[in-house]
Order: sequence, then structure tokens, then C-alpha cells
Amino acid sequence: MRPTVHDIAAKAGVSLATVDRVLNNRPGVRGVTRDKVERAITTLGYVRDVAAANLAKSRIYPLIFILPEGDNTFMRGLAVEVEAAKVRSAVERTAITVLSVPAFDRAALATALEKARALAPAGVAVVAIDALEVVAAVDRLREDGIAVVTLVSDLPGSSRDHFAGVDNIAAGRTAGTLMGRFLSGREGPVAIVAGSMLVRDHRDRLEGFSAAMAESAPGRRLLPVIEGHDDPAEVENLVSGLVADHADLAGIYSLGAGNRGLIAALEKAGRQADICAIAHELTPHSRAALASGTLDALLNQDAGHEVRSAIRVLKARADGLAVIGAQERIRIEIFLRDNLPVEPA
Amino acid sequence: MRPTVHDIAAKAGVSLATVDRVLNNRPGVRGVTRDKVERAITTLGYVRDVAAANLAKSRIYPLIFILPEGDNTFMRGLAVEVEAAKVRSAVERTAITVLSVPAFDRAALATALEKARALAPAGVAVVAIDALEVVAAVDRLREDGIAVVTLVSDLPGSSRDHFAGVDNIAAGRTAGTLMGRFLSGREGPVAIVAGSMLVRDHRDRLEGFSAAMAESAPGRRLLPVIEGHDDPAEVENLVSGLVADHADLAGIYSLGAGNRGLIAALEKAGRQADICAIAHELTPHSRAALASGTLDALLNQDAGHEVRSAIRVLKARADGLAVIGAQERIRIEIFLRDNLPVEPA
DNA sequence: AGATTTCTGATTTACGTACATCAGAAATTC
DNA sequence: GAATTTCTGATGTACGTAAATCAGAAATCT
Repeated sequence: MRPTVHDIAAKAGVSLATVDRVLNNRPGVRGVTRDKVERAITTLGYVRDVAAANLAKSRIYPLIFILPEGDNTFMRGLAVEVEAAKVRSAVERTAITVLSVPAFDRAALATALEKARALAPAGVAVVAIDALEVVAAVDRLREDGIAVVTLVSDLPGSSRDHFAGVDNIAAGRTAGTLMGRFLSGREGPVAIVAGSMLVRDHRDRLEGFSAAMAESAPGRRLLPVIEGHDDPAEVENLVSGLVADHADLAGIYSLGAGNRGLIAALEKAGRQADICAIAHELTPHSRAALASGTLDALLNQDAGHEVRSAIRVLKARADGLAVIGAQERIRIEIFLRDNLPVEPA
Repeated sequence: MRPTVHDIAAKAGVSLATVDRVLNNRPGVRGVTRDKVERAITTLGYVRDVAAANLAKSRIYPLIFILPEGDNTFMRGLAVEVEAAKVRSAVERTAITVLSVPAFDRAALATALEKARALAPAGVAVVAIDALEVVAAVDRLREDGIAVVTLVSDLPGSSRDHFAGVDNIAAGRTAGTLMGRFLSGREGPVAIVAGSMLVRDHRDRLEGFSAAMAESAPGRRLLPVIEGHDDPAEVENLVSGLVADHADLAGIYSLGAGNRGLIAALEKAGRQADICAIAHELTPHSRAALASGTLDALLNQDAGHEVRSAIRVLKARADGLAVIGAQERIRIEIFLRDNLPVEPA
């Protein structure tokens, strides 16, 4: 039978109250007594029953998620995952509020962070934009003792507690190596379509991709980066132009969202089999395109994992606990048509 | 504030005892009363506090894991994950026993299953061998009302409740597509090294690989399958012979364990850069080989995920609850040198 | 030595659910 | 209408921890 606080009290020859003081390092215990209790704890191998402790505490964690608006599937999926977390909030003792802000709008994001600060939550998760005013807003939250986790896109210069997202340089490198190797024995330039160079994750992916391409396919020409602002219509326009202008185009790396536009452009031009296309994020559209062969590979970050990780970290930081880094690392998933998960994602 | 059983009792105008009877469908409640209570439950949006419920029940789940012996890293890693689960058993209310059996020994496995049955646990997780006597032993467990989950390698003909492992046909296909595309523009045959054709997962991987190779690289010649019994020394011998015999060998797919031998053979022959090698399971050795370029790609199943999933499913089945299929699906991870996780795995 | 401060113990209530017991009310049967 | 049988209520205990209160013991200071 698993030892309880009562067993420790008996073993150490002290009262329950003293054990409680030691366990929750409250003041009022002499050094010698504290040692006695701690020895009892280790010899009995006591571990606190978290369920019972939470029950007794009946603590709740008010959390705020700040998410960008816009109709790209990944961000909507992220919002869906946050909603799913809301449903679990009863079980997880969280109270989640969502604030929506226009995409790629640094001023709006800074304002939203201030608004979140006024609500005095235990923690805030935010899809960051890499801008000074955003850094400043995050730092103010931290000064108020509010835990902050960046989600999907990081904010390295700030005092945020944690980044719940993938290593985007590595993601870009992965795409670069795949592209380089898939195109071996084939001529022609490679194009890159981004959302915006304003967000950190896109910049990082570009950096990684360029570096890996230089290594795995040294002579390959990269066309100048195109920004489609994660908007399907805009991306379709840009890619259509690209394909028309470069008859010898060998590959396209789409490092942002708006892949519906990319897919449509390739298929309308009849170049879907010809051009090696690698994109990010598993959505119904990208999934179908991968299955049909329009896309050749897909990199993915699991939005559900990211949201759940962000919540775990925020709760831990709110309690002043350390997080286990390895457990909270979000992996880059690679999908080919052969290892697509069965369920539509 | 979240509603409790007391709130339901008040709302429905009944006593706590009646609410309890409805919630845990115990007998002794009239139809009308039951309806009243259920209406109160839905209108208040009551959800049972699982933590408190478990605390009150103080239920424990005795589980048995049957794992193969042998010194291949993946199975040892699996054992480590089971040990890690043992550590958490206090929190998760499980009591885990491990039985070790010789690898690839169907009779020993059947005996171990009988032994497990005699211990009358709530559930059994087993790395299966595809043999009639094993199927029979599993079916006997199920007849005794013991939940059974196959781990890593499935047993399709049996009445097991669930398979906690990857789709190995898809894994093989993935390897085949990568191999085919990585070798585009290069001549030479491809070799396949398996552990044993006795286990289902290896047979499935072979099937998938052959099919995908046929599609993505139609003319490519596949050498006959070699069985290394997941033993590093044996694998090294076999691969050394293979490399010596085939100067034009373009690729090797190692679908089992014992990759230390594969890596050593390639490096001793000086063919590590020349031959495209794809293997399974991320271990310190395979990880280093991927980083250095001896291996070109690595497919992985996360042993930790599999063990945790198996435990969740066994607990759920022991309580007669359904499992959410999508949540328990184990993904095939693809690693290139660029997306290796930072921590040694 | 007396007053003060600092520790420690004993005890109690609470968290939300499970489960058992017993008594009384309601419905059913004869 | 009396005797059953079947429901329902009231009440209490338990799970393991948190947290508060109060009283007494020990140490420290004057």
C-alpha cells in the first residue's frame, strides 16, 4: 500500500500538521524536525497524490490564448484545439479565454496583450509577431508575475517562459534536404513561397531551407522569396505567375499557409506531377493533394500537442514549478502519401 | 463554479443517494425519477470529477507486460518505458508486472500468457508472435475477461482488444517511397534485411516496402530478403557479405533491429556514403549514424507512446469503456539528419 | 525568573465522489 | 386493506491532502 501523510507523521514521530508544513515548505518547523520528516519521506518513498492534492486545493488556472484571425486552416485548427481544451477545462481546472487579433498586425497584438494583462490571468499563450512593441508587452506581463508561453511563432528577445512550437530552422532544413534529394538528377530552379517575413517561424524556415539546399544540392538555383500572406487567393495568383514565368521550375517550397492556392495553381497549370512541391501543415486540402501526388511531402506540427503543451507549461509556471524540457518538445512530423494518418486531420 | 452531485440533487429535488444511483447506474431508481435526475445533469452540464472519483474508489489496475528478451536496443527501450510507467503507477493507480520471454519463441510466449492468466490481472500487454498457440492463449485470456493489447507486433486473428503499434505496411511503404526517390538517377539493386519473417511487423514492412518500391521505382531490382534475427553480430556478418558480393549495391532497407551491425558493416567497407541506407528505430547508434550520413533516413515508433497508449487502453477496457481510436493511433515518425530531436533518445 | 517569541501538536473542516446502511415512503400484489 | 415489495431519503464513513485554528511546549531574550 502506498504511504500517505499519516504514515510519514507516524514514522517521523510528528504530527500531521508538521508533515504538511514540510511538504509545502511552510515556515514553522525546526531544522532537526524538518530533517526527520524528510528522512521519513524518502525511506517510505512517499509521493504526493496529485489528484487528492488538487481536490483539496480546488485551485483553478485562468488562462488567456491570443490567436490570429484569418481563414487559413492551420490557425483555425489551432483555435479548434483551444476550444477542445476549453471543454476539458473542468477536468484540468483551467478557465480559458480566447482573444482574437488581426493576423500580422503588431499594434493589435500589443493591445491584446495589454488587455490580457488587465484580466490578470495565471498565464497567457500567444502566437507572437517579432516586433519590439510585442516584446515590451510580453515583458510587462512577466513583470506582473503572469506566465507567458509563445505558441507556434516565438519571440526570442522577450522574457517569455517557454516556446510551444517546433524548431523552425530544423523544419526548413528538413524540407531542404528532402527537396534536394528528391530532385537529384533533375535540372531547374526552386521557388519559395512564404507568408510574411515579419513572423519568426517563416524567417527561420527560410533560413533552414536555404542552408540545407546549399548542402544537399550545391548548384541548385533558388528564386527570390515570394510573400503570399497566408492567403489562398494571393498565393494562387503568385504561384500561377511563377509557373508561367519558369517553364523549367523543378520545385516549390511553401513555408507558410494558404496551400489551397498553391495546389490550385499547380493543378490548373497541369504541373502537379512535374514540379516537386513541399509544404507545411496537414489540412484536408493538403492531405488530398499529398494523396493525389500534387504535393510530394508535407511537414506538420501538431496543433493539439502545442496547445496541450502550452497549457501544461502555463500551469506549471503559475505554480512556480519547473517544466521537463524533453517532454514539452514539439516534434516536426514528415508526411509522405504513404504514412498519412487514416483519420482526416 | 462547476456543478457537483449536491447541485444535481438540489436541482432534481432528490437526495444525494439517488443521484449516486443514477450516476453509477445502480438499481433502485424509478424511471421518472431517473429522468428527472438525468435532466438536471444535462441542464447543469455536470461532469464527474474523475480525480475525486478515483480517490474515493481507490481502485488499482493490476497489469502485466510480456516483453521479449534479447539485447536489441528497441526492445530494451520498450522495457525502459515500462519501468518508467511503473514509477508512475502510484499516480496512475496501476500495478505493473513484467514477464520476460525469449525472443521469437512461440511456445515460451504461449506459456507466459498462461502464467499471466493465472495471475488474474485486469489487463495484459504483449509483444505478439504470429502463431496459432499464441492466438489460442490470448483468446483464453479474453474469455476470462482480461483485457489484452498487442504491443509493437499485432496478432490479427486473435480476439485482442487493441493493437498499440504502428501500421507496419504503411511504414514499409514510406521506406519504399523514400528509397525510390532518394535513388532516382542512380543504378543498382536494393537489399532488404529483416529480423524474422515469423513476426507480423516485419512481414508487413516487407510487403509495404516492396509495393511502394514497385510504384516509385518500377525497374529497380530487389535482392532476396536476409534474416538477421535482430542480432547485431549476425546482421553485421550478413551485410558485410552482401556488400562484398554486390559492388553496385545502391540501397539497403533494414526493417528489423540490430542496426549496430548494419552500421558497422557499412563503415568498415567504406560504403557508408555510397549506399542509401534506411532503417528503423531511433537509438543512440542509429542516431549517430544518421547524423554522420551512414544512414539516410530512419523510421521510428515512439516506444513511450506505445506503452502509455497500451496502459490507457487496458485501463479503459478493464472498466468496460470505449477507447477513442484516433487518440490511440501511433504515428510513424520519419527522421532525417535535419529533424533529429535534440535530446538523445 | 519572568516575559516573549518561535516552534510543534492536536484537531477540525473541506474538496467531490463512492459506497454502505437503515428507515421510511410509495407502489404493487393478494 | 393488509402485506409485500420496490423505491427513495437521510446519514455516515472513506479516499489523501490542504489549510486553518488554538493550545501547549520549547527556546530565546531581558
